[in-house]
Formats: sequence, structure tokens, C-alpha cells
Amino acid sequence: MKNADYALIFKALSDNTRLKIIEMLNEEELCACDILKSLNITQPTLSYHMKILCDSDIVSAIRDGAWMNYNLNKDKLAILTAFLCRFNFVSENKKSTLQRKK
Amino acid sequence: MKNADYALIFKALSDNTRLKIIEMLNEEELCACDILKSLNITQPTLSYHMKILCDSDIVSAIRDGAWMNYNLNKDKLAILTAFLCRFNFVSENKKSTLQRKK
DNA sequence: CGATTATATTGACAAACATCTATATTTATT
DNA sequence: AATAAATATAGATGTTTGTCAATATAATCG
Repeated sequence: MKNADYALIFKALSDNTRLKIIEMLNEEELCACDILKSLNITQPTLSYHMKILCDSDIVSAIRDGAWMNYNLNKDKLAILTAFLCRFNFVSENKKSTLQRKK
Repeated sequence: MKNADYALIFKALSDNTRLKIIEMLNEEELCACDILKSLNITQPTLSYHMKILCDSDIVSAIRDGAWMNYNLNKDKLAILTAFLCRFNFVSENKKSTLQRKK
């Protein structure tokens, strides 16, 4: 994945409403109407947010008749976690300020 | 940390230019003028991005005379990583679609 | 002090975002 | 086929974002 792909995922996660949705989906698969009941937004707004989550591929949707069921894409979230892990350790060849200066 | 705090960090990470900066800072501490040389943006634009990174607390700044030196805040990034790790496993009591329906 | 260098702030602007209302589409049910 | 339920799309609108040019501020050096 390229930086732009990660940026897209981070953008999907950068909204309060969408974070709430992610947390709900972490508990169980849900259809749009279930999610809607828990949030103070209109149905078109939810539809808009679900599109963003699905476009970034951290949520997947499967149709079940009239219902749309949503799931967290754990694989994608694992990839994102791995990306962040790169920044959790001091790199081997990191130069100190003193070494660089003057 | 509340959801809104995580949303702010994710927003800081949701831009290509800022991801590049993060990657540079993961290698070594840098001053603004060093970062500027590597990016195709103007100095005020860089200043804008550094402010966003510092406000979200994933980057810290220390002044050294006329220079501003920037560092990754590894602790904050570790907290973010931990937050994401919550979504990497199937939760114990997750209900299947079949159990819920009908 | 005056000039230079590094960084920050301001104001402008186009593009993207989050939200709504109204309407369309899709599927199931009677 | 008509109705109802679930979801999607379109259009409007105020807000936020990323960018720049111009200017201000801060620190250094001669």
C-alpha cells in the first residue's frame, strides 16, 4: 500500500461519527438501520459515512435482501496497525541532533 | 483519551504531505528548513502542517535558536497503535448474523 | 543597529467535507 | 401490481481544509 492509501484510511477514521460506527462494528455485524438507531444523524448522512468507510476498505458490506450488513475488515485494520508500528521504535541509525549540527 | 482525541490524531495523519513528514521524522530529528527542502510546498504551508502535527501531539517541537527542531512523539503513536489493536481481534461475545436475525 | 535567516501569521480562495431535505431505487410482502 | 421498508442519490448549504503570496516576528551575526 502507498502513503495515499494510508491517508485515505486515516481520513475515514478522522471523524467522530465514523469512529463510533467502527466501535459498534467491532462488537457485532450490523445493518444500516441498526447503526442508524444509535446515532443522531439522518439516514442519508449515515449512508454517506458508510460509503466513506467502505471506500477505504476498513468496512465491508454485504447485501441481505433489503438490508445492508456491515463488518469491520480486520485484515485491513491489521495492515494499518502494522504501518503505525513502524513509528513505535527508535530507528537503528537515527542521528542525534549533536551529530548533525555544525 | 476520548474518541474525539483519536479523531484529531487520525485527521493529522490523513494527509499525504504530513505522512511524508512523519516518515522523515521517524529517521531523524529535523528542523523545518530541512523538511522543507524535501517537499514541494512553500514555507507557510509547511508551517501550517507542522502546527497540525504538533497540535495533535504526535510531533513535538523544541526551539534551538532560530531553528525549530521536530521529533516524533513515539509515546503518542504507541497509544494510537494500542487503540487500533482493539479492532484486530474478533471479540469474544460477537454475535453472528444468524443468531441475531428473525 | 542593520542585514540576514528561520519560522509564524494573515488573508484569500478553491476544493473537499458533513449535514440536511427531497427523491429515487431496490427488495420484500400482501 | 401496489405498498412498505431499507438504502442510495441528488442538490443545497455552511464549514473545514490545503495552498499560496504577502507580511510579521524572532534569532543570529557582522
